[in-house]
Amino acid sequence: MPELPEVETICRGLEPLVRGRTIRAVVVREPRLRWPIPDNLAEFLEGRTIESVGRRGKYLLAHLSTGTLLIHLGMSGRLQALARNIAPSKHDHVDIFLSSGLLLRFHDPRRFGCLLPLYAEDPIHPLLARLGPEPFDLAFSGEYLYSRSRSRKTPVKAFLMDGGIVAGVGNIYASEALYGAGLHPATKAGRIGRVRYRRLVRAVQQTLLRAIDLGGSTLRDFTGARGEAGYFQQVFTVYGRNGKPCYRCGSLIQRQSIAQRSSFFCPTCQR
DNA sequence: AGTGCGGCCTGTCCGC
DNA sequence: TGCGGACAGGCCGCAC
Repeated sequence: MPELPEVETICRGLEPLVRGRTIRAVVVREPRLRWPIPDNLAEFLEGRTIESVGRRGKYLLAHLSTGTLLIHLGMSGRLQALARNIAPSKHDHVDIFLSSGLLLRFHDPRRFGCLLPLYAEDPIHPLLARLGPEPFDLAFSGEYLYSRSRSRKTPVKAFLMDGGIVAGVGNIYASEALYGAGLHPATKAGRIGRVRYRRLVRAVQQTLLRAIDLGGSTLRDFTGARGEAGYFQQVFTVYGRNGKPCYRCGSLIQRQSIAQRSSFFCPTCQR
């Protein structure tokens, strides 16, 4: 599933392809996404120029002069950049045709993704308004996590995955970062001190940065043969490694459901 | 206010 | 071989 590093990679790959291009036409074949695509999406986009592409958490943001197109890939969403208009296949829900001839195609079998118009004159969209700081923002600090977590009984993994605390840390990277910080995912957030939160912030940033670097090399050619972006294979240290030895100590990685999410951790290295 | 859980969706994998 | 069921996941919104 596209996690923050994938979205960042897509953002970087997309930017040079679409910056300064005008949207010529939009075709919506299936509006029933996580949030339905409003009827006026085409009207909102057509004739507008894409000024830049950004990211907020896992939200991809295409900035126009009159507003912003917000895209979330959910868990099965992909964006294709096609040089020519080939026949759409199953789950190809939206086509965006650019003045350059490029076609951006949104594909999402599970339809957990979304495409929403954000009008410049509207107040900040609720989906973005509630988001906490970016993982690479200075505001995301050990002190910040410490102060936000006081009296919180929720497991630190759920705390870390709360978009209102920090934006864009999903199930996979929460497991990975907690391993990096030597923190047991079930530890109550309110019982973790400043030192360990400082360590966690570093681990989150390190884990994400490494994945972004890796993604940059894996997906360097956004418009390659298949012109597809959305996933890249990433080597994980604990995620999905249930029953396999910890790379650090050899103990067997355990899988446990924490806050209704499968979590992977090393019982020896994480306390 | 904080916490837990249901709902949205389909592809894949498992056991029978 | 076919079929049902569990599972995966982000994120909202509801109920306690």
